[in-house]
Amino acid sequence: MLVSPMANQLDSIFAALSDPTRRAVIARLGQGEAAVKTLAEPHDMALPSFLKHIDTLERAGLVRSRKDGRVRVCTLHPEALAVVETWIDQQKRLWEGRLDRLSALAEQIASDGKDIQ
Amino acid sequence: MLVSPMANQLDSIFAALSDPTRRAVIARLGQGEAAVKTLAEPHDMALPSFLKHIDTLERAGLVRSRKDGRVRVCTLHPEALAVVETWIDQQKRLWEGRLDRLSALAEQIASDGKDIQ
DNA sequence: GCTTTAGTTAGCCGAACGGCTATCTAAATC
DNA sequence: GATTTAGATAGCCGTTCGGCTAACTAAAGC
Repeated sequence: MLVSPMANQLDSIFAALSDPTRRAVIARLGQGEAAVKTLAEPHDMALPSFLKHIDTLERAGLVRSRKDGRVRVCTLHPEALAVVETWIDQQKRLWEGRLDRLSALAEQIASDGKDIQ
Repeated sequence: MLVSPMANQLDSIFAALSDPTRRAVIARLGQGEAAVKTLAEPHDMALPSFLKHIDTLERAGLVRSRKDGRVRVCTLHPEALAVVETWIDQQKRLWEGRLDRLSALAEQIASDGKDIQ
């Protein structure tokens, strides 16, 4: 069976965002691009460990990077966050649509009640 | 070092949302509460496996449940999704604030250029 | 050109994840 | 009261995750 590519994208984006180190990187990149070394400094962690986080963010499409000499410069790719927003908005529409139908039902019951009384 | 409780909440919420089965449960619960058995049916999976997903959703605060006889009825707790929205909004503010400062800088450079020429 | 620096690659380790079966409890039903 | 049903609990298993060290490459800097 084929899995929708959207599902995989949401999987990897949500998984990437579930780690505080990676969310901190995103917050930092929101203020402008930065080298891997610079990004790594606040995090008490060996560089190879930190690189795995950067790779996870890139694979999820949240971050992109280019090579500038021996320096890898990372930039935020905010469109990936928009994918999450879209999913949440869809859920809210489901939830709110349900509430609308519930209140319509309540009104109908109320007016039925009037008819009966 | 103490970790902010907020970070842990975001950790578990994002982790819970990174699985397609669990996102499907959330979408289903958006249309109204349901028993575990009902929720499990569309997912080709043994019940104990499915129960772990429900537990993950509950621990993240996305779902709540009550016991009705031998039936466990689950409801969506959408406030937890709002926590995610808030985080994304904060990131957007960072990103957009940066863009504002960039364009202000660009304007300043442009007018400096005029003065020089 | 030697040294430092930034990053990469490989591989190890323990914990957590996501599935399973087997078994048990307790409510509902006949 | 015997049987079915909904869920809970325990424990197994392979994979992924998040950390590490060691060793390598290649660009910069002196």
